[in-house]
Amino acid sequence: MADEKLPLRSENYSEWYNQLIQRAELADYAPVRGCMVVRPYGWALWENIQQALDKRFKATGHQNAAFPLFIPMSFLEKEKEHVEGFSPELAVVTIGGGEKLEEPLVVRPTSETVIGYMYSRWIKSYRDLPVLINQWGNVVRWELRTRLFLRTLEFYWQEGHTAHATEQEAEEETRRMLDVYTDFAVNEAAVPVIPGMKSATEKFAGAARSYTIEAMMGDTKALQSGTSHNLGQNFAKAFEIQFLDQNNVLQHCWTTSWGLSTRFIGAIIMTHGDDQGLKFPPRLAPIQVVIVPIFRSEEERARVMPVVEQVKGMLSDLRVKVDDRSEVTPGFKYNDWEMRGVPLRIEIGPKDIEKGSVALARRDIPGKEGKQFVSQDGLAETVKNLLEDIQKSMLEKAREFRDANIHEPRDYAHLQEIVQDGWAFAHWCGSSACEAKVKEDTKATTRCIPLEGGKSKGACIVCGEPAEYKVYFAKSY
RNA sequence: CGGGGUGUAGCGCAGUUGGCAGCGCACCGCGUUUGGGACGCGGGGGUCGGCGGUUCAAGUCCGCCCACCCCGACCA
Repeated sequence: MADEKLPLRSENYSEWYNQLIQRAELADYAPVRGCMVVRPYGWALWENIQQALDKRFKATGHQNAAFPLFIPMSFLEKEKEHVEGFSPELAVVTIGGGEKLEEPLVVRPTSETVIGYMYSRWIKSYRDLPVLINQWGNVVRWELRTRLFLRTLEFYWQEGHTAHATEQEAEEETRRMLDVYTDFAVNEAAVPVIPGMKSATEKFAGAARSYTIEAMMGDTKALQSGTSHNLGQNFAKAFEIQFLDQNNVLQHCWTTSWGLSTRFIGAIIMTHGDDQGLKFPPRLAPIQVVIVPIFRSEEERARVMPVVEQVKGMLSDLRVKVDDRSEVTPGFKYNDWEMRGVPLRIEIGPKDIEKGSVALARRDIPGKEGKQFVSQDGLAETVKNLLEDIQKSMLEKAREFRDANIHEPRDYAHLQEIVQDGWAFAHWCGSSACEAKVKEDTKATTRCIPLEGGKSKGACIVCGEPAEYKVYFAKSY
């Protein structure tokens, strides 16, 4: 790399973000504007995210399937709000095999419509319900302004699509999957999120209700990190997804959809990263432990390497990398792997061979305080405990940061001040006019009505009219 | 799509009044190094974003186009 140091987060947060992603080899810019290449290290992180989520989807009764990339244009047009929401950002194929197509094909921006069409063919009876399907795939949304991971023209995600016999079941499913996302974010990614409901203006185009998990990034901006929608009967009516109930009455289904994308990688980067670089939570880190062997001569090398291999063997149930590059110094490797976010580093040198020790350095505690010498005996246990401790500390640290940057405004002027660098938690009457005013005055939007602590009577912070609940206002990505 | 900026080696940049296309890092080879970002010597690498114009001569001057980045209006 040309420059050794990253830009400081405090000086230029977005430059820090962009450079870090490229230097750590998570992703690179593709030859097409707004598209990214996810590189092996970034994809390995995504695979770990996929595994953690997929396990939870299966445990809640879902199955995976795959639906087509192309959707007939007419499908999108069947749900009014849906097409209005998505038409400005559609990529449309008009030529195939050199011939102009009879009907243009949309590259899926999301799959409610094709899946709805298929469900209408598959569902006949209440006995067919519920249908619980998830798909891992890619979608395209023609965004004007793009950022690696946060907003790219094409992104990777999972989208769950379910159909139910009753409104209540659909709502339960929507909330269950929001809980799954919350559990994943908090316990796997160490990203403390606030689950809540989106306002009418912020909800998904075509949904009856949208839920979200909102996370605070290192610059205090909010990031919608996952969403779960109760689609009511909107898509069921548009695509005639109908079933005969126990009383032989034809009814429309109640459907849901929920998604989490590669954007979440952006959430991990910006929740945990520091001026030194990435900081990955141990549970999701592509490399959990890096071993740096240290030797000066061939003779020392011959003594050190067998122990390195032995230690690696002791940690065989972890994702361990031995950095045996001979062309760079240990000091370079320390900085390199810290930049790449590896949670724990083990150094093994001649002194350790003599003492039967190794040096351990925690990524989450910089410098000497994070470094300790421990015995090789029981190392597997020591490392396992340490990784768990790192996981826990990272969540704690992120939570403290978030809570320290959420404030309850005294009045509207105070709210305007708060959202310049933090989140405001305040009563809101529910009118979109008040939301719009805040947005116009401050660029901050309502993020969500939290499921916990949201219900509260008071006066709207904007207009003073009676309010039934409190919401978070913040600038967002 | 509006405002601003940048395009010269993989990356970061310099290039004077128009006159043989350079520097640092990275890369390759050899040697010395290695517990917090090593060093020496020797190498390889370029349609100067594209097209057109002015000129004996264009990286440099003029015109048009394109791409990317940043800031705004929209979004997982």
